Amino acid sequence: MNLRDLRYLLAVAEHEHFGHAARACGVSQPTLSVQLRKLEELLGVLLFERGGKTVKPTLACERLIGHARAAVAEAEAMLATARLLRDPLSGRFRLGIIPTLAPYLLPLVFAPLGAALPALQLEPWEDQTQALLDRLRTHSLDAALLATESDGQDLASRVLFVEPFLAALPPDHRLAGHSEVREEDLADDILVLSDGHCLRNQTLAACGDGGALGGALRAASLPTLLNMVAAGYGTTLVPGLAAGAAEDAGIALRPLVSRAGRTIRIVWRQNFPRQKAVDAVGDVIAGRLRGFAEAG
Amino acid sequence: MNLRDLRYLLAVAEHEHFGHAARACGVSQPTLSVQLRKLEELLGVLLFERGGKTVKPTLACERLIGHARAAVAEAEAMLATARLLRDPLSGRFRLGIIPTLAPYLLPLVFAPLGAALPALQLEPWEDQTQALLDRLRTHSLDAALLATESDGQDLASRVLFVEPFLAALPPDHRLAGHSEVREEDLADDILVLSDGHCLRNQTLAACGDGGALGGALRAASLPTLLNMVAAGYGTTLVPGLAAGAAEDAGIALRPLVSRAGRTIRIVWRQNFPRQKAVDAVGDVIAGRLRGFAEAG
DNA sequence: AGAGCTGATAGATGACATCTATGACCATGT
DNA sequence: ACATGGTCATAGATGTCATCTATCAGCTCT
Repeated sequence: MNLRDLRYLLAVAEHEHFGHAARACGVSQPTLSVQLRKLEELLGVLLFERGGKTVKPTLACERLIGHARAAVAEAEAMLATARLLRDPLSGRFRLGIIPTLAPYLLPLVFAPLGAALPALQLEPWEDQTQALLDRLRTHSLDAALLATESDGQDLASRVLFVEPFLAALPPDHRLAGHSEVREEDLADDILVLSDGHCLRNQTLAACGDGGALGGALRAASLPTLLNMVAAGYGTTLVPGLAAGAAEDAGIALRPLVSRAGRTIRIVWRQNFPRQKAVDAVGDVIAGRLRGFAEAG
Repeated sequence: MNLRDLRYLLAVAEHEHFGHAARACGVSQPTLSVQLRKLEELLGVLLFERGGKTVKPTLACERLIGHARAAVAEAEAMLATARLLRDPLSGRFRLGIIPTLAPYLLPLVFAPLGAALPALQLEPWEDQTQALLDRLRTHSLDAALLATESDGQDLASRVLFVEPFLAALPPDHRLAGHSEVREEDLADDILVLSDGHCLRNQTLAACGDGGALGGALRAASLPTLLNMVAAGYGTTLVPGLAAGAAEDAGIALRPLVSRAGRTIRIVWRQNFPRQKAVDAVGDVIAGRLRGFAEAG
């Protein structure tokens, strides 16, 4: 069975006249005669009672025509929906973001993204790097904002901006007097996030695992870690976008001598079909953060 | 767009594998590749993200696939319905019956029709001859039971049985003493149904329009006419099947010397496609009434 | 009886879905 | 490192089948 045949059926039922129906369908009258005859054969049911001058749908036809109408309508609804979906810059866009970035970046970029890409329905998804990569690979995400290099050639990435690290000190810390801090000097009492956060590894890599101090403490989120620092348990590195939150918590921030930082990338599947959407989202975020490294 | 393509789409979306989907559809893998590519082109939307080993529906595809599923389901529902309708002895059968016959015939034939044609859904429609013929010609009826010859070559008919007329007399009528009555003798005080009933014309034709007696009376139905006769207003002819009702009304019935009667036919459109249903209904009615003319 | 409709039929044509064979690509394992 | 086996895409040949034009057959109305 063919949608075309169903359209023919509907046309003849509507016009009750093969010639008129044929013209409405843009085909010749014999075409309709032949195709409808075949449809009747396929269904095993006479669809029209042909009289000298009249063509009338049979009772069977009236029972069937509802289905035909519904099928054609669904197909056309599909076309209409496709027309709406045609714009790659429209529709849902599921963007994964790591937890040490999301709360500080999202407030900055929500408005510009909404303005630049009004048809794009951004759906942020906050989770740790590995979980985001998994979801990316299972097509549960369209892209992700990560602070690490992408790890496979099935994924592509683009650098959006560099987020500098700042030394986070209790206000009365011995280093608080310095205008700049060397990472190595933080090693003694460095605190880090719990396992799985990329920031944990980056902090340890920069400062060295100086002490076992954090062993009995667990900070699963950056705010908690900042609270610990504020309470005097130790020091840490905070990403630049979280500077405001850190200061609000009562922490002294100092730039690093090395100007070290982390690189924020947008990552997507190599053959993701909506490359344009990725580009556009990346453009907006990079544009909003332009000059941030220098300013921060 | 084609239902076949939609089936391909559903198969690939389900299997997430062109080869497997192709086998499920009974076609080769290149066929699916080509057709889906064309569908994507038609819709203007990428439906699948093809990776090295993986085929995943895009978000757009997931939005569209519901329509595809619905369209295919409707088409299949149509086929299933057609399979049920294939039997010409099933489904609705709209049978017109004249008012002077319906109330007396239907009780006799309902049960036999239900037994012989269980799948046939008989829908009786009571109206006068001309109205029934009109409805027949506008396809509002499938067949009709009439007491007149069919009037055009677009209609066909078959005799089912002959219904004898009986003289209906008030019990104290001067003719009630006779065992048989001649129609002419009824002419003086004959009563007939109102205009439009075929029985009116048949009665007048048989007995002659002897008096103006009925001029001030109007009987739109046979029961009313019988009540008038019972009340002594005059005489009339009743069809044999109404004998019981006439006697119940307190009327004396006498056979006619001429054994005149009316011929009951089933009438249908010449090219009505469910000839078998007409035949079967006719068979059952004729069978039930077999020998009625002699017995009555 | 003929004119003018109707839908049905016949034969030619062309579009297109399908096939097989093959290519390009990727992952995996020896 | 390279071969192997899997993926989907591509190319060209083939055959089916929808469509066309031309015509027929039947009916209605003048």
